[in-house]
Amino acid sequence: MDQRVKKKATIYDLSVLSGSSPSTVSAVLNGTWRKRRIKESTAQTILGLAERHQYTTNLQARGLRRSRSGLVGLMLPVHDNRYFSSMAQTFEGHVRSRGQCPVVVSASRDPEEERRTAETLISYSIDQLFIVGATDPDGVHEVCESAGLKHVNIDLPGAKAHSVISDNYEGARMLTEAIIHHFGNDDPLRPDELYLFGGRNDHASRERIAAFHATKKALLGADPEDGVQSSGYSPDITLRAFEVFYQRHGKLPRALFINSSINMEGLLRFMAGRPAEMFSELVVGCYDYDPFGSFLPFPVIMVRQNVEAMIAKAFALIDEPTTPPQSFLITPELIQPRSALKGPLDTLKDMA
Amino acid sequence: MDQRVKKKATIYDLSVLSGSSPSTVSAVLNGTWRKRRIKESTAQTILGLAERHQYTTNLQARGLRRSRSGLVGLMLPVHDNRYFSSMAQTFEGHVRSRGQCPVVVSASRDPEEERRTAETLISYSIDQLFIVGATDPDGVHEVCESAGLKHVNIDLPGAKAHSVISDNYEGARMLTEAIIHHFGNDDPLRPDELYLFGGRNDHASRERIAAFHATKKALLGADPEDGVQSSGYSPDITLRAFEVFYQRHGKLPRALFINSSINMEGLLRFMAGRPAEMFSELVVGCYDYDPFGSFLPFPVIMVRQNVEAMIAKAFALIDEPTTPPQSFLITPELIQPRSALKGPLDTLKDMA
DNA sequence: TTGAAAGCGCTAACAA
DNA sequence: TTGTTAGCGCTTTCAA
Repeated sequence: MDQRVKKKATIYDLSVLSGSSPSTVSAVLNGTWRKRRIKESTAQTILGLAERHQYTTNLQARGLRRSRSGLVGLMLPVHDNRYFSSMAQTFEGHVRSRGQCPVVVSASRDPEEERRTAETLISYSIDQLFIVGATDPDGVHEVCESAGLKHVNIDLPGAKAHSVISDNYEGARMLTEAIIHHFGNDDPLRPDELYLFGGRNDHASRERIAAFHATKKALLGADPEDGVQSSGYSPDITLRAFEVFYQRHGKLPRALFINSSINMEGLLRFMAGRPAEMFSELVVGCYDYDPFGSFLPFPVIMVRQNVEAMIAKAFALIDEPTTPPQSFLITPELIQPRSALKGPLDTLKDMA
Repeated sequence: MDQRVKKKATIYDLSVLSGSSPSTVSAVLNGTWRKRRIKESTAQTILGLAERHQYTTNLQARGLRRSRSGLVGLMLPVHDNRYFSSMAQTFEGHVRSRGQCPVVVSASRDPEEERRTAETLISYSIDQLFIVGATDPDGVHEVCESAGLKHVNIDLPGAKAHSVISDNYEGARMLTEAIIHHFGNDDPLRPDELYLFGGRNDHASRERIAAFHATKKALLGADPEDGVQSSGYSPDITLRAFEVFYQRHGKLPRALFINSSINMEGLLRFMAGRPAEMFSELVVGCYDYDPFGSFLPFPVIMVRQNVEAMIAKAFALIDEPTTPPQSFLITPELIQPRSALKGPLDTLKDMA
């Protein structure tokens, strides 16, 4: 009632009010009082007072003293992407259930920014760092290492810390195979009718491209050299790649392997303003899953990475004592066209 | 070289090494040294030492002392959604450019969780809080208010703090009109052929529903009572609404107003496993923009909320001195089917 | 131009 | 069963 914009209550205030010492108040308030053998009644008094005065722990002070903050970091390449944002969602659930506070930040796929971001988080004494899709995981590792911060790579592997990654080779193999099998025997796909767009020189792309080549060769008997159009992780660069291709060949390939949903957006940009019929015969495989992407006007086979399993494994790894760095593969799932799957949000309670 | 997992350097270490006092070191390191009239040479020495010993400020200590942390909070309903994750992306850019550290967390559209989350962030002495789409903005306000924390509502308005919201009425009016106009004069839409799915009893939904009714009446001359199927912000509840509708009428309406991309996912779930032809005549308006949603096999007119403008306005408001709470409307944009627009990520530098 | 000293709010020995 | 005390690393008067 009286507490307008008054200063927040501290353990000293409660100490005075309760007639106990600050350390007793502290123990009661942070839950260590049972093992400090503090009388039940003393505890209750203090708890009551805390309640009435709306006491909340100053977590910066606690953090300073304990030299850890209760914050757990997740560093993403970007927020604005279903794959990464579902990581964030899943991550949050895990952190919350451990009574800690999730902090999600992005670092724009820039090695410099990645290191700076890690450094900043370390300055806040975060307890653990989950590094997703880092351009330079080992650079970030150095920073964490020298601060004694536990960390783990997700999605893109590093050489110096544990990594949990999608089985990109197997995923791309399944996807390539599915694309090829999508064409019947009466009108089979020719090797020069299947192109891969997107990706750059990172581990994931290399694996996917390798599997793409191998599978093409195995199933179609050949694999023309120019079957891969690298275009980074950028819709516009991918768009340009499609434009160039189209200009050169006068048409799109019959079948596309698209490296990620980001590159897939490049295809959308290419489609915009062009007649829908131009794409009516197209078959697409996309390494990433997006429910809307699954219902485009042509068959889109997608690969869903197992975010829940990856995050769970990452938490398991970060908790265990340090062992030599290892990579753990999580098998992704092939998703047939026109599938609307549940996501992390479906586990939240629905309120109408 | 020598610094293995050694403890981090502090201003005291540098103080000893440089022969200056801790306060001098502090001033040099936090940039206030010019106005403290510290000799250039002293500063350089200290800066050099800091560099060599990889000094980084302990932000918890600074935060404790200054009683603010340099952290700026963004509280979202959920991460896993393009609208909200593009908010996060845009927000990050703003915060970074101010030299602060963004902290993005979600609160699951649960009033209790919203308040707890705000409280936690306050315990870390965050400097400002941006509250997006809160179920109970005024509840969160109480918490912020009594901690003297500057805050602003986004997307869903509160009565007690400034709010920046999408002009839901105007957006829904445009959308409803566009849906109706999409049907030519030779086969015009009848009032009982246009239904709204999704939404619940929040400000945004009420506005949208009001505009939907008014526009229907204005353009179609009538508006049957049962034209609105509330189904919250949940794909599965929306799915069930479609199933119920379908069972009762033996078909879908010719035209749909879908309240959000989340409800749109409910429509996708309804589509899954049903023949594509069933939807070939459908016309949909969706309040939210998603590039993949824009290319579904039937016309989808979308409304894109102006995230950049909303965030920018929110920052402007939170900085200015406190004035009586006010709501600011940001006009959204109607997006024609088959549009692939740029997002916040397009401004990041592309690397191939 | 610089230093001494107090203290932000909390925790954790150690004493009592 | 509880209190005293010494910091965690930094900022900020105030004094020199």
